Amino acid sequence: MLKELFVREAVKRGAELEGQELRLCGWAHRIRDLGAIRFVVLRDRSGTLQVVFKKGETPQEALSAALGLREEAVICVKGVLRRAPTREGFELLGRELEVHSSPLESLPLEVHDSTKATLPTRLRYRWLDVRNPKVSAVFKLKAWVARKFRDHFSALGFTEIFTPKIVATGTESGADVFPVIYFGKTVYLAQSPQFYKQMAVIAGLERVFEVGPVFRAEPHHTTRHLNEYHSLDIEVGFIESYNDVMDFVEGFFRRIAEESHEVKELLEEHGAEPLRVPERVPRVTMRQAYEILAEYGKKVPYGEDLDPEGERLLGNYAREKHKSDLIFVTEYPWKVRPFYTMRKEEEPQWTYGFDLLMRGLEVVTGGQREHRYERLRQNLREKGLKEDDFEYYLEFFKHGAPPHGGAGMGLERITMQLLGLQNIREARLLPRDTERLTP
RNA sequence: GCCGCGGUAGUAUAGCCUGGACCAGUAUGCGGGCCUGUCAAGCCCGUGACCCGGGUUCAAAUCCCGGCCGCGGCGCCA
Repeated sequence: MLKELFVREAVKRGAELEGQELRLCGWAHRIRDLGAIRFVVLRDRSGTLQVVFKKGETPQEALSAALGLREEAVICVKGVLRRAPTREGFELLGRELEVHSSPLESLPLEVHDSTKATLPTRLRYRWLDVRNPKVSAVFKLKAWVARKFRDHFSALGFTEIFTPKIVATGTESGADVFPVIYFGKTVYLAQSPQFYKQMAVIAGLERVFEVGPVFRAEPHHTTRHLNEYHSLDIEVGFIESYNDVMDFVEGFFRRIAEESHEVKELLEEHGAEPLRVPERVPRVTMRQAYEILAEYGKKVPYGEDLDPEGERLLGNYAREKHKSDLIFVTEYPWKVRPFYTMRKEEEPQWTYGFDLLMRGLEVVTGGQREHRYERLRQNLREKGLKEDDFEYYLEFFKHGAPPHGGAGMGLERITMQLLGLQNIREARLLPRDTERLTP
C-alpha cells in the first residue's frame, strides 16, 4: 500500500487529475454525517482533502464502510476527484474504502484541537498530538533549521564531526552531568561537545560543526530548559578575534531570515513573523548592556550576569532601537564564564565571550577560547578546578593549537523563538525533564 | 536547589475563599437517533469525574496534615 500520491499534490494537480480515479491514504481527520451523505476529511502529512460518500453516487459497500468509520482511523480511499466548494476547491467522491485500523477506545486527545489540551496530556499522547498539523509544523521547522545549519556551514568549508556522548569528565564543573555506569566505571553523558570540537580544530580540521544531543542534569523548572536537547555547535580555527565567530553566527541567522519564505506556511501555522535581522546585528558589551538596562529601569549589579528579565529588556531594546530580533551581548564577566574562555588581555575580569539573544532569550553562547597551554592551566586554577581532572583536555594544547573560537546554539530554543512557542518542551518530540521519562 | 500555584468525567473547565439545597454545572468527545452539501455542521436522547491516605465536623469536592503527581518564577543555562 505504498503511497503514490499525497493529498497536497492531488489538490495542486487538481485541474489535471479532475475526473480521474485516485487512491489516497491517511487518517480520517473529521467526519460529518448527514445521513445519506457523509463527509470524511482525509488527512495525511501534506494536508487535508474532503472525501464524500453519498447515497446514489457511492457504491453500497463503501457507503456501509463509511458508516462505521471513526475519526483517526487509518484509511485508503479510491475515488474520483472533482471540483467542489470546499477549502481545497476539490473533493474526492468515494468509491472504495479500506479501513486499516480504527481506534479501540475514545481518543484521549482531539487531534484537530490537541493544542487546547494541557502540555502534560499532549506529551503523554504525543503520537496523537503531532498528528495536528500545527504541531507537526514545529518539527518540520526544526528539521529545516538543522538542515540550514548543515548546509550553511558545510558550504563555508566546515567539516561535520560526530563526537562521543559518553565522556570521562564533565565539561565545565562536573556538577550538572548525568552519571552512567560504563563497564563498572562511573562516567557521564556529555553536557556539550566543547572539548572535542576544540580538539577537532587543533587536529587540523580547522572548521568543524556538529549537530548532536547534549545532557544537562539540572533540575530546572522553567519553560526554556530541557535535560536533553540538541546543540548546533561550530568551532573555527585561525580567528582574528571573537568578532569572527559572531560573524559566522550572524551569517547563519541572516540565512534563516532570508530563506524563511521556504517555511512560510509553517510559520503561518503559528502566526509567527519571519525573523528580523538588520544589516548589522547590534553587539553591545556587558558594560554597555548595564547602561541600556538602567535606561529601561532595570538595575543589574556591575560585573554580574543578566537575569531573564534583563534579557527580555535587551530584546525589547534591540527590537525598538535596531529593528532587530537579535542582539549580541559581548565581553561577559570572567566570573560567569567557563575556564576555557579567553580573557581580555588588558582587563582580565572580562572575557571574549558572547551570547546571542533572540527575541529576548539566550539562544547562542560562544567566544574565543584560550589556546595557550599555560594560560589555560592558570584559568583552571583560578576557577578552583583540579588540573588533573582536565589532563586529557590540556594535552590537546601541547602540540600546536591555533587561536580559535566557536559557539553552541540551542536548536529547540531557536525553534521555540522562531514560532513563538510558550514552552520549549513543545519543540522536542519527547522531552526529558526531571520527572518525564515516558513515552 | 529555593519559592509559589494546582490535581474535578476521555479532554478542557465551573464549583472550593464563605462546609449543607452538588446523588457536582458547562463545553467537547463517546454511544444512539434525525437529516442528500457539510466544513467549529445542526437538532434530540444517553454516557461519564471530585489524585491517594489520615484528620476536623452532625455534614467535606470545599477546612487541616502527610504523600504522590503536575505547572510556573528564580537560580543555572542553550
